Amino acid sequence: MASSIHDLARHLNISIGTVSRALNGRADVNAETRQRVLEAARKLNYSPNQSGRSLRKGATHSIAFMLQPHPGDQQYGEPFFIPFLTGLQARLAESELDLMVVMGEPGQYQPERLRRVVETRRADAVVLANTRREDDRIDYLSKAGFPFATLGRSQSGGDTYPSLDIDFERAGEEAVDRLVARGHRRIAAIRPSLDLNFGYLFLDGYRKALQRHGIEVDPGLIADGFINETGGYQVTPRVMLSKDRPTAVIFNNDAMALGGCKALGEMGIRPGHDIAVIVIVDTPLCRYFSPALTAFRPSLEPMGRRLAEMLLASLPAFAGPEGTRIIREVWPLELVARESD
Amino acid sequence: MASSIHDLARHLNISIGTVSRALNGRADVNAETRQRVLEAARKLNYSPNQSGRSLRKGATHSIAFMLQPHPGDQQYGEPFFIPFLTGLQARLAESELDLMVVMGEPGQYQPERLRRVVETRRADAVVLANTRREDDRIDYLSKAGFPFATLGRSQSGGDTYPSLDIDFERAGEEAVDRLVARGHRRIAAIRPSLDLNFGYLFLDGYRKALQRHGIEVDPGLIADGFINETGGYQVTPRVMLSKDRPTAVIFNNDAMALGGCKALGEMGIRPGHDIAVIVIVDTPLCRYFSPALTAFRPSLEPMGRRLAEMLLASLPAFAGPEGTRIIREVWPLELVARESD
DNA sequence: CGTTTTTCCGTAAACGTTTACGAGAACACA
DNA sequence: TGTGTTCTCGTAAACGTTTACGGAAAAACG
Repeated sequence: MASSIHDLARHLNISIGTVSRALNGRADVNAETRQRVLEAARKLNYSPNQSGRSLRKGATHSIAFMLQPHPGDQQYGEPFFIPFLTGLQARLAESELDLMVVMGEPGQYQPERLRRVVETRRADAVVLANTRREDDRIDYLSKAGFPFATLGRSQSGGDTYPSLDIDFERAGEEAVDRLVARGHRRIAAIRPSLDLNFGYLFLDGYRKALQRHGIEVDPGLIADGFINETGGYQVTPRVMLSKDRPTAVIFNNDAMALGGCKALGEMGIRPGHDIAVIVIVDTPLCRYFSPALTAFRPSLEPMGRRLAEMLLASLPAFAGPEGTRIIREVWPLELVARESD
Repeated sequence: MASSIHDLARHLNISIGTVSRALNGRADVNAETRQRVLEAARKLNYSPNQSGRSLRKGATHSIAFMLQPHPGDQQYGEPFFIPFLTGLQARLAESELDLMVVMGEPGQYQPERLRRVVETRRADAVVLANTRREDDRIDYLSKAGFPFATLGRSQSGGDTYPSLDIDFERAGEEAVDRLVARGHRRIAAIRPSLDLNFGYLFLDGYRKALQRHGIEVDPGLIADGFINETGGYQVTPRVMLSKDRPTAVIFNNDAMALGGCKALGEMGIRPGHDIAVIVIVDTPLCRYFSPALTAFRPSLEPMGRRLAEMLLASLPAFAGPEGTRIIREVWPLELVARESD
């Protein structure tokens, strides 16, 4: 069925070497010959055998995406990733690259699965998600000299790899600004307790904005919890028992926000009425919650495309002019004002 | 870095043929030799080069998962798929297979991307999701003789491929049974208008149960809408304007349920108080909605594993004894009773 | 017209496997 | 001892590419 380079050569009465050169756009082939080759390729609908090419070139022509769900994130993974993957895959496909996905076990954090990809050279590069502040996987990949890019910043590995992140710090600031502008001065912050970098970034922004407004940071209004609904549910009451109760709360995670709002409801505190609520990363959950939650929304599909591009630019085989190499980028979030604040 | 079969051969002073045979567990190799080979392989941490193997065997050792989002499902894809993919990938990995994901453009339904996978033999088989009642992709793959399996049933292609589906019919029945047992007799049904098979299956069950209870099926209580929140929002009021207003409503999709509940709220009809609501496929949205929605929950990760197994059993290279070939399976849903009914 | 350069193409090796084939050694049997 | 069988292994070809090398023909140059 599938025609090979030999079929083309036989059909045109030329050698396979010439066919290959013509197809690959090399200079040392006559213009007319190239034309004939391309035409024949189209007619016999030739497409190169990936295995043959990979074997010869020592590259697999595929990029691995590794998703290691956070511990506690059991049933439905974060909806975050489907649109991100869509963008990522679309851009990779444009460069004839396949996207391979590797799922980790939720929770455990040993990079065994990653090792398999690297040691057996199953992919040419890796895209990591759910990056931690100190991330074993990044250390491992750096040491192994294996190309990779990350969704989310980390403190590991230095500035040596492309990374794309959301501007959590700015979002934290903006959330505070917005609440202060509406008269709030007692503003709580709920974030995940894991070593997730965005939790730190968010808190930096939160603190910075408070200080800018001359509001003292009250440690009693900051709480860390498990990064799921249960975590939000458990930890939110803690900040509400502060003697001078907060009039607003910023959640650093949508799942925690839902659990938190549930807890608030049970305390007789109605989100959107008795307390203002803002969520840092928007999901459909926020939009259809009642009250609809004001939230900061990322543009996931473009982010996927962009990270693919950054990764490609860092690979010698795909790199354009040297100057175009992009190391890190931080994208703003868009505020979607709804009913909860 | 990576050691090849030649390294092993050189290290052991035997031929590469013998090494390969030993590694592949063929009979014509001395037991002691095999032992030495395996040991050396471990010591030099050898792992076979996929490209070489693929080239020789004419198989890619990877399975493609194609996800074509429904039209209108833009921002966040269905959270459904992450846990499903986790199970799928885990099972495939056990058979040394890679999982490749191919995203379609949401909406348009031309199987071009699928064609690419098939014609360039980028994968050994395909797993389809979001199956339609009449599905071009299934027809295409059947005709092309390309192995595949589907998540969800279809009427296309006959009984020739493995498929795994959720028992929407039974869920429809059970939802009605539950509502009737609670005294409801005017029960509305909202389902997607697309040619999605589960919409038909659900309605079959709904009708069957009503008839079993001696309740006449009122076409005015059945409505089709776009498969997203907007669709639910637009279409739900229609059944509420029926002269004998329903006291319960079953949504065939979580997104539509959210939009529908929003519409109900705006009409002054409070879900869980003034009207009972049941959702057929549970998502986190249902759990944290207020009121929490009673819903039927699938076990996604096991389903992923299972479908992988069924697909493998249908592939000659992996098939066990002939009898174990599984064609279709339908899994029950588990009712999660919450506050909305 | 002779020499050098350029253009274009064929040859063949290499990437890492798997496997058909055959051959030597050991063994069984008469 | 001669013959046939069984074990075990080496040899070499093949899968479909890419590419270094060299050579023939054409073009350029003196």
